[in-house]
Amino acid sequence: MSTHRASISDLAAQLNLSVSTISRALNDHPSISDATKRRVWDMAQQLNYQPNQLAAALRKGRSNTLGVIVPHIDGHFFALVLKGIENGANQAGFNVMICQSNENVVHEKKNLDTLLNAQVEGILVSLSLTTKDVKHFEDVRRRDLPLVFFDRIMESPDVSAVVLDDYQGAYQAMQHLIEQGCRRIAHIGGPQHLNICKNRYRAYLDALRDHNLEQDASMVYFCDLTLPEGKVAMENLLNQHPDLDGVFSANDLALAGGMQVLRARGRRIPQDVALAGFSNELFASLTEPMLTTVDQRCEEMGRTAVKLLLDMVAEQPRKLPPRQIVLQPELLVRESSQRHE
Amino acid sequence: MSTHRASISDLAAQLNLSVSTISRALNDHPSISDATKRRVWDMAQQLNYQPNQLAAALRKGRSNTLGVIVPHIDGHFFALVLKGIENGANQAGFNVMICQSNENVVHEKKNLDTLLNAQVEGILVSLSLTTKDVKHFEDVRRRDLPLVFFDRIMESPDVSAVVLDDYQGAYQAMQHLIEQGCRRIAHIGGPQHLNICKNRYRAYLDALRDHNLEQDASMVYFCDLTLPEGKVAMENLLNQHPDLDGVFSANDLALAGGMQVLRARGRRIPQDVALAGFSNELFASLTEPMLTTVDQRCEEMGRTAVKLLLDMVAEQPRKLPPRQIVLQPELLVRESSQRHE
DNA sequence: CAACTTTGTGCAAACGGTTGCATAGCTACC
DNA sequence: GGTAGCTATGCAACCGTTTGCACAAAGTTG
Repeated sequence: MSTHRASISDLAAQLNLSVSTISRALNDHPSISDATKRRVWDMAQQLNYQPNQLAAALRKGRSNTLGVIVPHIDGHFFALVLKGIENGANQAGFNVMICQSNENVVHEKKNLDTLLNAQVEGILVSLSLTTKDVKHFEDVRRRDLPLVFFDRIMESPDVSAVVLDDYQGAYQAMQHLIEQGCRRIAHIGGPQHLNICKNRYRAYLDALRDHNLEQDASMVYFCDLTLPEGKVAMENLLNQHPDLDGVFSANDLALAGGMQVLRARGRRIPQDVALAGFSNELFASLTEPMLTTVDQRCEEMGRTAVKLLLDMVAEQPRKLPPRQIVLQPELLVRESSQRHE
Repeated sequence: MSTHRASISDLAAQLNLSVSTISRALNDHPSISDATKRRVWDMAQQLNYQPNQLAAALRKGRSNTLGVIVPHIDGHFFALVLKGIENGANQAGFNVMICQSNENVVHEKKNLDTLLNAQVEGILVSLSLTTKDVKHFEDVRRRDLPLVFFDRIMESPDVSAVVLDDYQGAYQAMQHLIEQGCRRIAHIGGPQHLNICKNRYRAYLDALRDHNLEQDASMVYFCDLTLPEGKVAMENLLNQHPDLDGVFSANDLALAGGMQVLRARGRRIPQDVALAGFSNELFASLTEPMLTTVDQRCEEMGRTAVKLLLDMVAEQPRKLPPRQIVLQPELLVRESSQRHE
């Protein structure tokens, strides 16, 4: 039969029915008789009919597709969130288009255009590192298109978002370090225009203050939280404060770098220096010692974000007020910080 | 102004031109005068016109979308391949729809239907663990739709595919272990119906034979290559062969599990037992000691696969013969196997 | 200046479905 | 037996673009 795909009108021709009847039969419309429906379904099977979603989407003005923009697709965190998003969307019968901004605002704008042209019904976004203003998202709101931010968000009360309670997680990690006896705790922090990094830093400061420990700006090193930058951070911190006895890092990767430096300098972990990270990367339980870290509920974040978005998509007169959902993190205590039973 | 998106006919009305002229002007068709084009472009700008890709796709029979089916989206390997795919596709002006089979054939079939309904112009697939027969892909070929397998493929000369030379990589790893003085090398293997695992096992056997080392079935343990299964594997191997002095694992994760067992039993790595894995997972350079492993050229695999697919999409009378592309892996020697300078 | 070409534009039919409205054939009721 | 109501189906417009063809106006040629 070559390459031609059976269409609704092929079915109509075969059965001597009109296309509208076929369409209704396929959609199980109540005003079509059971007998006819059966005939149509059988013929559909026989001709291996597959509906053309594009045509339906065009007519209905509903593409059944959601768009996602993430900074990058590799890396444990986003991969897991995407898994949650994809599963959630599929269950609701939606397809997902995924774009990477590569941590680049220009890309992010382009991605946005792409998704808008593809007529997606809603968009999920986690901002790139270099996104400082968010004018490009105005377009989306003008179109009245549902939009949900997750993890890296623009802080504003009139957008919907799903985030982790980074402050809470960081505070717990700090409290734990202090309970383990740490008194001179350093912090490896990330870019402060990102809500997540800012909140982790804020919790670090607050925990120190609440426990009457000194806050010292030179005990904090800000960087982009890569592995090599973690090394540099630790070198710097150790040089200025040879006597530090604990480190709280805004992510696991930088901490892994820092740990290599500590080991090279002969510090015992956790006896001399106790460590806590953030993210619960896969490798955090494979290092020696295993890293204490904060789990970010990645898949749950994805599922929650997509659920929120789908609620907004379904709500026809778009009157739903923006919602912010905050997920609670979980502190995972492992060898890198546990000093006594 | 509300929610209405400007369409081509809005432009036509504004400018007192026909929709066909607008369409041609927007597409820079040669038979439209420059003056008219400029007027149209200006008006498009002014009304913030964005083309409806769905309508164009329907009319042209070209959706500008590619489909990808992967076993899962988390995990370093697939994430990186996807990055390569997404970047390559975007550069060529294509969108990408990503589906996860969750290592489940039934899901895989459903994904396939989804992508076909969405009218993708080509499909990239890496098979799920539970896919043993591939009849469901017949449909794709009947439709004459470009199809490229990558990494986990169906072995058949008449499909296009991009794979790593797993045999070569595994053989190099084995040769390296042997050069380091290992004589009793065990193997942790994966499901043998997967081409990749089969080839790694074959290389293990061949390397032993080529170096006149004994092949012993009890030195091989097959499992699904997860972390806990790696532990079980190593327990078993050690119990039967307390004197083994090397391990080659079909992936890094199982090896990481195995390494924990070895350490618990007091074996020194690499002095007592030298280790080599496969995949170059992120964590492989974060463990203590760092793991020797084989890099899979993930991003390159993605870029290559999508390039091949796009070539097939472009080739109009679909006469391109199926092509198999084999990428060369790279052995990364690290602490877990390096016994002397 | 007739005939022919070129240039720029419009008409209308696709693409493959969905859907409001009309209608034909029955049944049922008073 | 006339009217109302219900059931099952068809007609035709529509979604937003693309594109083959027709055609008017202007330019070119002999």
